Amino acid sequence: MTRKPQRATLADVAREAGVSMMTVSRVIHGTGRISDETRQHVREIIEKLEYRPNRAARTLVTKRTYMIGFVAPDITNPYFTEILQGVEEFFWREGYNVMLANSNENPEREKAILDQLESTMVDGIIVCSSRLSDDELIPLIEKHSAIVVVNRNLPHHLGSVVTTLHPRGYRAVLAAKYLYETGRRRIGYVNLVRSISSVNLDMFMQELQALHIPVNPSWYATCKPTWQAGYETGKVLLAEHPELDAVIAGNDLVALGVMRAAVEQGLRIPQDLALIGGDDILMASQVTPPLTTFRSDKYHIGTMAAELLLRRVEGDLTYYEHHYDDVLIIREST
Amino acid sequence: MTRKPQRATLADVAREAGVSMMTVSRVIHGTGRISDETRQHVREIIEKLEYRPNRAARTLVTKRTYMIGFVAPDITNPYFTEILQGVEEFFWREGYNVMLANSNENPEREKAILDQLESTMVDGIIVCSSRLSDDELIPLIEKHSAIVVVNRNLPHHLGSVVTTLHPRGYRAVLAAKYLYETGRRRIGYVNLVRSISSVNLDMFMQELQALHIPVNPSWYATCKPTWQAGYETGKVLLAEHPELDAVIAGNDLVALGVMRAAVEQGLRIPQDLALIGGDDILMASQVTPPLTTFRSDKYHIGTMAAELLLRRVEGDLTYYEHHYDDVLIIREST
DNA sequence: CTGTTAGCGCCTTCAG
DNA sequence: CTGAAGGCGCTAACAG
Repeated sequence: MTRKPQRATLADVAREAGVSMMTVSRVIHGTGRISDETRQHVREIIEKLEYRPNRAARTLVTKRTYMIGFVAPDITNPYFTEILQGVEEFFWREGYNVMLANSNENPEREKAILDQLESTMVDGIIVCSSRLSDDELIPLIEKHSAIVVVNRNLPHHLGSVVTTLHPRGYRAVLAAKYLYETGRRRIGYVNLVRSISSVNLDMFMQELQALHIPVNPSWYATCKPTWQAGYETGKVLLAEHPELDAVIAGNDLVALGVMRAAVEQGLRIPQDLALIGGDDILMASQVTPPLTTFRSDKYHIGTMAAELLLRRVEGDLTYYEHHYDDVLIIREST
Repeated sequence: MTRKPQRATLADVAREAGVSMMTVSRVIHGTGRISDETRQHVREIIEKLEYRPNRAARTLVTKRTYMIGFVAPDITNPYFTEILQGVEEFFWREGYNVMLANSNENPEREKAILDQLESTMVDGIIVCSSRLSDDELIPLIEKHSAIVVVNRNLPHHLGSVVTTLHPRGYRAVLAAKYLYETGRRRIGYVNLVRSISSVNLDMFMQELQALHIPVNPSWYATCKPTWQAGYETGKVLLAEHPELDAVIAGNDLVALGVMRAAVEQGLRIPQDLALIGGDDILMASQVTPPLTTFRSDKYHIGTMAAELLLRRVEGDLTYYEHHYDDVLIIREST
């Protein structure tokens, strides 16, 4: 039982076919001029020997791995999963594979990942919603030539970006405005820990004040972008501030956690408490009441990021940016 | 602007440190006896030159890629995502990376993936809920030495497996039994297209009959394991069979799709229609009414699969099987 | 249209 | 304790 069935090599095929290795290499890549009959013959031998090119050997000489790194903070969050689906699909068609690295919402882990993702193992990297500060992120990625970041800005020479069309804090302020217009006066906010979706609370308050929307620092909390964190944060926030008549959350998972906490405290939604999320995951539309949130085309964000990355991988180091729209989807939670 | 900053090689480090390449290689791997001062000196040079070993070169000689392939039918399904999280976490700790391949519920795509996942690019493969028949799957994987399949059986010499503790069809029959005991008499079933969770309907009916539970072939449908498919299938099934007072679905996403269809048709759950799902994704507990379903520890399924795979990767080709339990979680949809 | 030569960067083996 | 030689499997750059 030989379980490591010595794969045939180029040399084996060449010998068996009575041609040189180059000829075989050429028929495999479809490059150069080869007579139809040699090509045909070589193909048969390849088939017969079940020859498959050795990736490592090829990589060693071409310096291309045909592997892309995808780093995201939480692959169980449907938001990232949908982006990943777009990325994987795009690159699969282009003959690249996707390597996954999950930072688990842990900045140290994210650093370790970026540090270890040597340029000899991937041709390019997509970094989603990095939790790192510029000072931390930049040194880690400037070694890599092909980088695309999603939901974050970057000095132009370092890589391309895919971000929302709107300025930072847009969603939070728009949500607050909408809530105010529908009669809410004490609007809480559950911010996300460091990410593009995390909002500068000072700015947020300033903007609300400009709109004459009541503001109160103790109505605002921060948590990790998970359901559990939203639930726990919601419990505390709502218990300490029963006066709140609305809560905006940084993403849907958190909003849904808050919703659960609210229901457990006997609050009726939307009568007692209005709720707005942030990324329109499937679950948002299926809970009762359905969650008002912002929608963006996550799959498309993934394919856009992939497309921009491919350009860099292929040597076009121009800075590009793609922007997606966030549109408010009004459902029954408000 | 040199964006491909010629990485230092072993030879560079050796030259700079005034030692041989072997010495450098040894300090990197911590093998062989090296004097403390040479080791120290070499380390400094490595640091200074920011030397990182070239993966491809190493792979070429050691035949180890430190890359694992994970193939699943749908990475947007939380069920697979949680398994993947376990796999990724486990292998990250072991110094391996995980390459993702999404077959998109498409058997042809799955075949192509397995065929192209040459043994030269991954050290091992985890195949989740394959949609392929044995005749299709076996030839594709027997070339690979390290395989673990999840939710499926396999001839013992081909790889290890992680499956449920219970016989095929267990969940469906148990669900039906429970529904019958709680007074339901016309129980529909939405089966999943080919997978271990897909049930042999003849057997299913036989078992129900043995339990004196009413049976009717037209109460049973089959669909892809997605929310959308469940929704559409549910619409048709419920419209054509208004007599149904319960529906069991192959997984939660489908059950939730059926739930939506039922609600749209004005059915009250559970009064008019009881509903049971299959894998306890987060959404199941958050909808109204919460879904009765089966729970298994998905993250743990992932780490178990990873552990079994690692054994094979490291040369232990013994057949192992790990089993997980599915326990019925009764919530308010029944 | 096809072949030859020369490595890619590293590790294994065998000498010192 | 350290080094020199050879080769992993492939392709780029020239020759013919």
